[in-house]
Amino acid sequence: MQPIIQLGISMELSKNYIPAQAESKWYKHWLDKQYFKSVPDHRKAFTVVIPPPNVTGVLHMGHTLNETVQDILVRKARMSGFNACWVPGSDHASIATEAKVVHMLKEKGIDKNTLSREKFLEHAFEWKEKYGGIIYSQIAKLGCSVDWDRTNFTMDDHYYKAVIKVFVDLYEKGLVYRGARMINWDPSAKTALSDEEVEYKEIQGKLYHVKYQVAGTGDHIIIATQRPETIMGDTAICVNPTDERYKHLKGKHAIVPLVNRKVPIIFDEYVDKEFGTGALKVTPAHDINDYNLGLKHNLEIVDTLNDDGTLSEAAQVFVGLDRFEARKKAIEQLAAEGLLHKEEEYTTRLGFSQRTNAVVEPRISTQWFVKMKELAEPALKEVTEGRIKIHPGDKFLATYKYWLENVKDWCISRQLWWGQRIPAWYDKEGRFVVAETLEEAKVKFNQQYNIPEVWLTQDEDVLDTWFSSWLWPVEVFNGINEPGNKEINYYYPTSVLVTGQDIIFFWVARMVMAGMHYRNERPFEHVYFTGMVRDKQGRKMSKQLGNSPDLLELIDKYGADAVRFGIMISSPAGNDLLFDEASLEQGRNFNNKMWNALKLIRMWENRKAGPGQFQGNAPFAVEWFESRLNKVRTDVDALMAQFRLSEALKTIYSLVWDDFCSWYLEWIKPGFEQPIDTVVYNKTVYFFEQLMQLLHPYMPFITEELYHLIDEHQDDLCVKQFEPTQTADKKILEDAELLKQVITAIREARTKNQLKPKDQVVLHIQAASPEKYQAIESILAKQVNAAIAFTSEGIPNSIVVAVEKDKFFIATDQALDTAGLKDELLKDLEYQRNFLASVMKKLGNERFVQNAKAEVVDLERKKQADAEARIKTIEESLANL
RNA sequence: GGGUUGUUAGCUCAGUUGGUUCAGAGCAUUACCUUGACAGGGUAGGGGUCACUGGUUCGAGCCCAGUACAACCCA
Repeated sequence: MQPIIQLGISMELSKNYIPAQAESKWYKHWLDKQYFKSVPDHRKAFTVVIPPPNVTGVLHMGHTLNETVQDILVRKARMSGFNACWVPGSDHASIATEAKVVHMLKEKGIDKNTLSREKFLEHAFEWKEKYGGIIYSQIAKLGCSVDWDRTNFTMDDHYYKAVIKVFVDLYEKGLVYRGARMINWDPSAKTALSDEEVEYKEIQGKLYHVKYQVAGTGDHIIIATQRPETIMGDTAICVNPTDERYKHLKGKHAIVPLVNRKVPIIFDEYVDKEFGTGALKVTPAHDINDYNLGLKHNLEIVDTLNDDGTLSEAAQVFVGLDRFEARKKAIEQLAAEGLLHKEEEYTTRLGFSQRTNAVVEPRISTQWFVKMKELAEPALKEVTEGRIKIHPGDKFLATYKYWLENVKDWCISRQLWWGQRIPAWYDKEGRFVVAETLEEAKVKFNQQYNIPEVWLTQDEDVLDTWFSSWLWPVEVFNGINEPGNKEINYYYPTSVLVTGQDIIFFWVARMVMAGMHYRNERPFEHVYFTGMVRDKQGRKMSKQLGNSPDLLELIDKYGADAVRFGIMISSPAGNDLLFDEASLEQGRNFNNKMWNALKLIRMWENRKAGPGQFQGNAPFAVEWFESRLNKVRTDVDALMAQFRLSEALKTIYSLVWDDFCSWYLEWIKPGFEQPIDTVVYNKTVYFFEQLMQLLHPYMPFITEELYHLIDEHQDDLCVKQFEPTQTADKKILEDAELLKQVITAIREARTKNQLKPKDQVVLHIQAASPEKYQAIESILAKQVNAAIAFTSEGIPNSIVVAVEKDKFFIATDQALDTAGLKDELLKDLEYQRNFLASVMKKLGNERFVQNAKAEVVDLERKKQADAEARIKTIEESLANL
């Protein structure tokens, strides 16, 4: 049976803190009170836009870290006089979502190709409702103080309109263009990808050496290739003009195997003589470098692949086979014809689609692009000139700079349905105009081509998701559609963006571009990059590995506060963190510690007496803790201002557990069934409330719960404003440190001499200024279970403890291990002498005394004095034994 | 190949302009404690040549150079 502590009239407090009930209760209360709702007012805005999780799944630990960091910053700002506004939302994740929806339909026996675009989009929106809902409920469970009325989705009507507007605008400015380029093709999703959506992995492949006949001779030339299935697309052979081996082939032609195409042998510096055989087959349709060679030498382009990665009619052979199947067949046939000279192992890097993991195919295709150079310049300046500050430090500055300085045009069209449909309108001859609506398109077409009545069809493709999310900080406040509106003017630029370092190019850099272009102002003042969350083995958490724990299960098991605590305590700014449930356990234990402190304090409620009924040295304890609290509050403010959230949390944790629970509460704790002074009680309640407030941004639920349990409150911690910090009294902080030191030293001596905690002893204090100890006499007596006496000379046959210049004699009836005590003292003596020697060496060094700062030298002098005094004390103690 | 960042206790990590007895925290571990808030706890311990080699300095975990190993980003 769990012991239940009875309090007051009707309150019972369970043995341990139970998070679930408190969490749902308080989140609902905060919502009912509309604490998270923000409307522009006279206060300064603190704005944060959530990095929209995409609607394909659920929150993983990376999101959890991210959302927690944002909530901490937002709550802290809300409690510090700011009008805090945190905008939630999600993005439509074009490729990933479409793939999921297609898959889902397939399972229902529906083929996407049999559906109309409209019908498919209905299914996609259904999907969005379901999964978007899951994500939002997780954000709520975590306690995030987002303004739900501001929830945005990148496919919302206003957002859709804004994206289209921007596309048209950039087209008219010449910053968006359409053209045939070599792009990255995802044969699984059957769409183009941007460069950033391709992930390169090193894999073990093979290099095939293939013989090509030289036309009109019995000679042949050997070409090394990784991709024999592209041979049918070869339109030239290329060698280096300085390569002696091939000089004689000038003006000759080669015969492409399998298809017997006659192609020229060309000469270009591009070819690396050392690689393979020094001869290169040129396949302009399927390799970016070959493509460039093709342009230069005016080569024919033979595209031998279909959009799904199978071989096309143009390949002549293996038509309809998948590219990897075709590779096998090609090798077999080349071998059969005696054209396969040899195979060798070869390590190469292959591009994979970030979304479907399919091997990406370089392909020439007509797509839409954004010209990046012009947009990149202001985005770069904003960061290099320090208007946007990146945290932590400059760790990611170099990465950001490099990308922007070497930026390439951005392929934004995707051959999908789920997304904003490109507002380009074509006539039957392929002529087109770009306009927001069909009506406008018709007008434009007439103006441009002088054709009054024309049948126009809209581009089939949609835009890259990032082409919508780069507008996020602007359009969540309707800043594209209504550039001068009150909200955008009030909330923009946002205060801080918190995101993962992995989307620095995809998103962060592009948001700066869009922000600069459309608002002529940075989209955020600070960017805080969190690290990646990895599992215990250091692997990145991913759906594929299945190594990301389920957030809701974790919250069920430990409580949301503990999850927040656990992920923050192990999360130094910007560094990766290895996720381990042990840190959540630490968070849960912390909850419990605070819960029990509450129980203790509440137990005293009915024992109040006074004022003036002090138990011993309670005033000292109260004064000390007041100073300690102020000191930590100052430190925490400084740490948080530097985004050192993990350290700030550690500082608060230690304040609560060590200073408040382990020291302060013990110091003021009245004896068994003794009263507590009203003033001390009230102060203690006040301290507890202050601690809860300080911790609230990190652990909102338990702090709110305890704030209301410690005392009756009409207000809520969630919106309670921080009081200004007072300066701490240094003197009392030092005195308390000395007291702690003395207590620990005496306890240590007790343990070493096997004195049981229950055995009371007499402690004789021999101090230079005894009044210092008189002020804390009862605390000391209680903490080391001793009766205190003051003495001016040594007490024989006692255990001697020396702290700084003071000596403490523990008198007891127990037999003492004098030999052991002597050993200890001798050891200490030796250490002190060595220490003194090193200090003296420093002070004896003229250059030190001259060059070092005066404070540092003074400090060394103090060390010398302390060490000398201590040596003297130890020597006296030894003599006393 | 180019770039960035790491290497500190058994494990995961702090260590803020180089200067206290500075070598720290959590977890793990050892001994003792069935003390009236808390065993998810208390008290007291043990545990590290701060990767290696040089350099700068009166003084280096911290600054510089090189080496080894690891991770990430870009080609």
